[in-house]
Amino acid sequence: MALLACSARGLTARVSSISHATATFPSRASPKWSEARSERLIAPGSPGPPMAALPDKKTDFIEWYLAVVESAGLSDKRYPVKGMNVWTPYGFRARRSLDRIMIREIEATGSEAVEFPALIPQTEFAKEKEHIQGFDAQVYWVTKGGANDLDIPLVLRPTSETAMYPVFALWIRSHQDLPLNVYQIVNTFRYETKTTRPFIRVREIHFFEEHTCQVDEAAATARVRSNLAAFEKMAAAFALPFVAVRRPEWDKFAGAYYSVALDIPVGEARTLQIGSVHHYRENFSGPYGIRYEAADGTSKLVHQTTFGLSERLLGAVLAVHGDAKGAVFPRELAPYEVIVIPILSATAGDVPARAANEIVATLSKVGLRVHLDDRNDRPGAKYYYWELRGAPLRLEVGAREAAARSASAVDRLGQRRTVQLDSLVADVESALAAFDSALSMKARSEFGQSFALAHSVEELRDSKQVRQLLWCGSEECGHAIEQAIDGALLGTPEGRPPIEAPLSGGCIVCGEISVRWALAARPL
RNA sequence: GGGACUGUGGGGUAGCUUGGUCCAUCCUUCGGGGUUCGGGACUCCGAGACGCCAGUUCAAAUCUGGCCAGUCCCA
Repeated sequence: MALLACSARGLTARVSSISHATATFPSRASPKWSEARSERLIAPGSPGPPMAALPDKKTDFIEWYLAVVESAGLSDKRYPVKGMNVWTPYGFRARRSLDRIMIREIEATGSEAVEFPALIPQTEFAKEKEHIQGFDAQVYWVTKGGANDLDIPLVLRPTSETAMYPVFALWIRSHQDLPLNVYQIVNTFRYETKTTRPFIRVREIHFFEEHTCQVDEAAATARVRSNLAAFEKMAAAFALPFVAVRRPEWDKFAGAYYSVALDIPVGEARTLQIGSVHHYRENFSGPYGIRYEAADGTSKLVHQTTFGLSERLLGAVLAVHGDAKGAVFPRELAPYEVIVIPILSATAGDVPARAANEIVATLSKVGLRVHLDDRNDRPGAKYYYWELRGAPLRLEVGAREAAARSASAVDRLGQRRTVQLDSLVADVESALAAFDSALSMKARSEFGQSFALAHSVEELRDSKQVRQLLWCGSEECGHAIEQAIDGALLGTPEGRPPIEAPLSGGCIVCGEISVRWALAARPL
C-alpha cells in the first residue's frame, strides 16, 4: 500500500543540492540522452563555439521532449519524489494561461467554479464498486494523524467524484436545482508505477474536472456534446487538432456508462489522450443517493457527466508544436506573447533602450503579456534563448528602427515583418494572429498525415500511423486488433472520422458486415 | 511482483577493469571586472561534485555488503 512517507534524509539532502539550481538539463541518468548530447552541431550562422543541440524529435522523441521541458525552464523534475515536479516561474505562467483558457470556455457554458477537499473518507470512496476497483492500485492513503491511526483512513483524491457526490445529494432536492454544472481546478494524486514524464504522466496532477447533474439521460447526453463543443474552442486556442473517440466497453472510465476520450496523434502510430468526457447515467447517483423531486412529484435519480482535462495539455502542445529549436507556444498559451529585445551599441547610445521601453509600455497597457529582455547578452544569444522557450513573437529595436519609429517582428515560425510604433498594438495583434493561424495550419496538416486506413489485420503490424479500420464492435475482434498493433483499440470516432471514406466492407478481423469506423494506435 | 543496468560540481562527462600519479578531467553553467552588442562574443579572476551508511586496506571515486534513488526489460 502506498503511503505518503518519504525519507526525510533523502529530502533534505536533495533539496539542499537543488537550492541554487538554475540548471537546464535532466539529472537522471539516461544513456540515450548522453548519446544525443555527444552529437553537437554548429548553430547555423554561429561564429561562436559549437552549441549543444537538442536530441532529434523524430528519432528520439522522449529524449527531445525531456530536454525541451528542462531547457525551456518549464518544470524542474529534480524534486525527490517520483512524478512530482516543480512548477518554475516560466512554467507556472504557461499553466496560468492554460487555466485561463479552460475557465473562459467552461464558464461560457454556464459552469461555476467550486472547490472540494483533497481528502476523502474511505467510506465515501468505497460506495461505487467499479470506481474503486479502477483506482484501487493508484490511490495514496492518509492513515495517520500525528502518531495516531485514523479511525477512518482518508484517500488523497485521485479524482473528485466521491468527494463531491455525497454533497450533491444534499444540494439537490428538486428539478429546480437542475442542471447542476460545476467545475474545479485542483491537484489530484495518483500513485503511478510506470515511468513518469513531466506534464504527461505525473503523480501530482494539475487537474480540471467538471461534474454535472442532469434531469435525465438525454440532458446528460446534451451536456457531453456541449463539453465537446467547449473543448473544440479550447483546442483552437492551443492550435491542437484532436479526435474525439468513444472508448470501447473494456476501456471506459471506472464507473462510467460511456467515455469519450480526446486523443491526439504524436510520433509514429502513437496517441496521447489529452482529456475525456464521461456519461455516468445513474451509476453514481444511485450509490450516492442523488435524487430530485420531478415536476410530476415522483422521485428520480440524476444523470451525471464529467469532463476532465489536465496539465497534460501543456505536454501535448509541446509535443505537437515543438521543433528542433525548442518549444513553440500558441499565442494564448504562451507565458509571454511578446519579447522585446533592444539592440544596443556604443554609437546608438540609449536610443534603442528608450524605444524598447516605449514598446513595452504601449503593449502592456492593452493587456498583452510582454517581456523586456535587457540582459547584458548578445542579441543572437537572446534569439536562441527565446526560441528555445517558445515565445510566439519577438520585437527587435535597434538604432535603425528607432530612427524610423518601427521595430522588427519575428515570430516563432521565422516569419519576419516590420511593425510601426505609431500603430504598434494593431500591428502586433495582426502578427500574433498570423502566427497562430500559421501554427494551426501546420498542426492540421501534420494531423492529417497521422492517420491511415488499414484494410486487414496484417496492415496493422508495424504501423507508422494511427490506423482507421472497420470493426464489428465485438470485444473479441477488438482484442485481436490490439494484439496486431501492439497497442490499443482507441474506439469509435464521435462524428466524422479523421479519414472520410465510405463505410463499406466488413470487420477486418471477422468479416462481419455490420461495422463502424474505429481507430487503433499505441498510446504514449 | 521478477530480472538487468546505472548513480562523479547546477547540467553533460573523464577517471573505475589493474586501489596510490585525483586536495578528481574537459565542456557547459553560475558570480565579479573589463571590452562588446543586427543570429549562440572575447578576456581576466572566482565558485561548484565522487548518492547514503558500513566494511576491507598503510591507502577507496575505484573493491565488498546493505540502503536509497533512477533507467530498461519481463509479468
